[in-house]
Amino acid sequence: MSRYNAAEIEARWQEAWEKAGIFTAERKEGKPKYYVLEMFPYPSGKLHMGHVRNYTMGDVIARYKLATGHNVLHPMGFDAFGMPAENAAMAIGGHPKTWTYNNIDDMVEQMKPLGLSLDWSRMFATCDPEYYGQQQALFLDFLDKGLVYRKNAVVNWDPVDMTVLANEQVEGGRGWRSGALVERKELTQWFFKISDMADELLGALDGLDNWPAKVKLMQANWIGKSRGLQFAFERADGGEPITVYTTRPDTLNGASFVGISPDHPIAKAMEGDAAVDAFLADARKGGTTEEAIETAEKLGFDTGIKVKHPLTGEELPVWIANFILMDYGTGAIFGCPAHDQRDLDFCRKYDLPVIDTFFALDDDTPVGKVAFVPAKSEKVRWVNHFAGLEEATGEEAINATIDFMEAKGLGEGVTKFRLRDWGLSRQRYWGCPIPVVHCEACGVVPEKKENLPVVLPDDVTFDVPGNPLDRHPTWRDVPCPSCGKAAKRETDTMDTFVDSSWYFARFTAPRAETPTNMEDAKYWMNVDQYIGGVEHAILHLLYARFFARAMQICGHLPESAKEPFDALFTQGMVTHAIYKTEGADGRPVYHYPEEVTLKDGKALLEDGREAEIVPSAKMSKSKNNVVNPLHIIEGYGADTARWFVLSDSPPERDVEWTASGAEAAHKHLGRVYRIASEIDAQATGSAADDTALLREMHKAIHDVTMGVESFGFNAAIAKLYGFTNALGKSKAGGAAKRQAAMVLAQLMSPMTPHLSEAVWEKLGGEGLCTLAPWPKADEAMLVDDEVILPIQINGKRRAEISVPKDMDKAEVEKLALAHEAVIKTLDGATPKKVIVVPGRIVNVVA
RNA sequence: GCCCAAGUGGCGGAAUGGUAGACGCAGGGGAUUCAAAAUCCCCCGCUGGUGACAGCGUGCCGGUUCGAGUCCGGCCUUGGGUACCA
Repeated sequence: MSRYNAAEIEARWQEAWEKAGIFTAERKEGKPKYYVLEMFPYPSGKLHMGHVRNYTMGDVIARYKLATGHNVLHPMGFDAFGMPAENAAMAIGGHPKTWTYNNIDDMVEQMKPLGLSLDWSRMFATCDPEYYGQQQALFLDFLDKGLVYRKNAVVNWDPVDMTVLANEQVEGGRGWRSGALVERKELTQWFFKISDMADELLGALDGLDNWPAKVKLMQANWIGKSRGLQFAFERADGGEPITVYTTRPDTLNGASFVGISPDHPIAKAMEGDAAVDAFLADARKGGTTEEAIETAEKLGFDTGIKVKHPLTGEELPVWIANFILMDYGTGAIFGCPAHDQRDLDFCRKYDLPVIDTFFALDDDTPVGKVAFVPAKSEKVRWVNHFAGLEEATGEEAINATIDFMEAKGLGEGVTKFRLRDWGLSRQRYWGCPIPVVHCEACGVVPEKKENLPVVLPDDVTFDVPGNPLDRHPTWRDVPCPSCGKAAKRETDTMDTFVDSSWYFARFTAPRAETPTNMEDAKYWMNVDQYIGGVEHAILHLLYARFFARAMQICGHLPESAKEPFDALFTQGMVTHAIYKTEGADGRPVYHYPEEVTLKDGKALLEDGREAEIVPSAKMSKSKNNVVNPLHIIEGYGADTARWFVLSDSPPERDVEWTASGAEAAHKHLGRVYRIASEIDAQATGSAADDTALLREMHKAIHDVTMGVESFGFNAAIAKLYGFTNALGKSKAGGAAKRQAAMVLAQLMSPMTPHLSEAVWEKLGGEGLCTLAPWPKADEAMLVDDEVILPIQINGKRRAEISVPKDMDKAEVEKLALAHEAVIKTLDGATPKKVIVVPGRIVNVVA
């Protein structure tokens, strides 16, 4: 008997697959196509367990679809632009390009041993000029269709390094290198007009039946459609009225001030006054993230301007407030402190009045420190309401007020979206150059398509902060494509989200001379199954949905590909325990898993000290809890790694990597190999044993198929453990055992393809197990003749009876009531009710 | 702050509103062996009881239901996102 030798088996079958070319995708009519895609990786250089889990899940689907007769497209590439390459260049020298391409080579080296069914011939990186040149062509097409424009927007500005900072580079309101307090600064930047499609992007979510509900909900909330009232406050001094937008016009009686954004034209007009300038400088401190703005201390400045309440004529003060965003609504609001916590905090701080406009039905306590904000569906009691409301829900009140104000000609009902246009300009080198030229005479001039790609220059340095393209005269200075006079290239590059917003379309024709090839796009699109981390639930997926629409408008995708991902699955992270002790200086010391011995739930170091175990932490280099997939593959083989990342946790949840779990997975695979090896084809067994084994086999086919189709990989694997146990113990004859073992190999094949090929070959299977048609379950073999029904009395389980599976309700009820335990509990009384759920349960209500 | 999830034995987790704890890990007991490795078999939520059994038990509080881990309302904790990390 030979032992399971993963290294030998895996090398051999990977070579066999490659020789047969079975994963190279070509258009084939007459076979249903299936496009499975995992979110492509950033080439950090190190493959981690999260990647292994992501690609293994995709591979299970791809291999299952292959076995069920589909023409499968399963490509891989790299999302290769971005900050880490520039950071590496700054930290260790070298060039982002060298760093990136070396990392790509390393990662491909690390991925190949996993035995993924990938079509490597389609691979590309987004930093290939062949890719980003086509992206520049898309940009020019979008520009032509009015889908891109320029406007001012704020960025994080480091006043010491004189550079723009990414949100990630702002730590606690300070620049990560200089430590200077970050300011918000306006720059002219390029924007995609995604807000034009807000309503469509929202509405189309309804059709995405195979997307997780939570992702659709997050996107819907992000787009944030709201109906409100837009109206103007007349100024007491006769100046330009202040237009505000509110989603709660019903609380207009409770207005105690009007607030404007620090970027509002009125605020800007007041610049020059020392007190105003001091306040605005204060209000512009800190980063640009919504979190920073929302959690910052609320600051206000009384402009001295008064406005008239549109209904009462009462005067209200106008304040500049740092929490009001110019991007949303009109950049001006009225504050209603009684029913908005933020407004209340503001009014308490600056001693502005608080006016209750409604109370709960059974409580008329005035608002103190906590604003009264009931759900919009809850009925409340109104105080002297201007539209005549007495008792009504918030929703009813909003609609009634909008109608009232419209009838009076005081304002209009308006629909607004939270979604802002997508700013794509980045003041960085390692990205796709924006293909336009700034000419003094002609203004902004698009580069000619025949001059694409606008290639990044190689001769750049990162010894000073800022964008090296800005200080590269020979690259920057070019003649104007329109008039030919001296002009300057745009030195901003594109957001890396642009790169990842259309790569799925490029995979359908990765070497085409245009962004896509319509015939290939028509054949392969849509992505039938997209798989990636839930951290991309909003931005990446929304941008990709926008891009598919924009590409369709420009003729690069068919109408049918406007929603590019038919089904989406969001998977969890791979985590690992952290082993922590305290160093002499009191700071934590993190220990690598291989330095720790686990015994009785305790983590012991080599010197005998005990380390604290922090379970399920995200794998992170700084915490020393990273498990390198290569070590696992070298030690146990790729199939063990694949089996383990799928086995323990549901795919959408985080999985904790444990050494014992990997060991167990490996043992199990060895067991399967041994059981298959020991089958004696000549052995005979009883007909009953044969049938029993084949019943188990059909149940396994059914359950595993269901598991794979519904992303219940962990459940499918549990069934495979059960089926393996049944096969190991079975006294069935050799023929039945051989049949069962071959089906086992096939069912395991999506997860452990190498082992399956080895078992398949050993048992004399024809051709490759990978290509063998997926087995079908025989319905007749799935149901047992007898079922065991639990009997509950008042909801508590008291007994059970065994009955034929199709016995009718009355018969079952009679049997249940005749049961000893039931008679004893009822003690002569008649049951109030007996509920029989066929095949499930009997509940007797005493 | 706001939006979205998750929370079940010592651990990872299973369970179309219908027997809570499948399957695996760890632990305990046994078989095999000169011994070990490997392998195989049995036990394994908590409390009480020799035992049959009884009571309790799915983050916390409340509700709907014949019946709730599952549905509804309110909290707590952890994780993801928060528009320039990818």
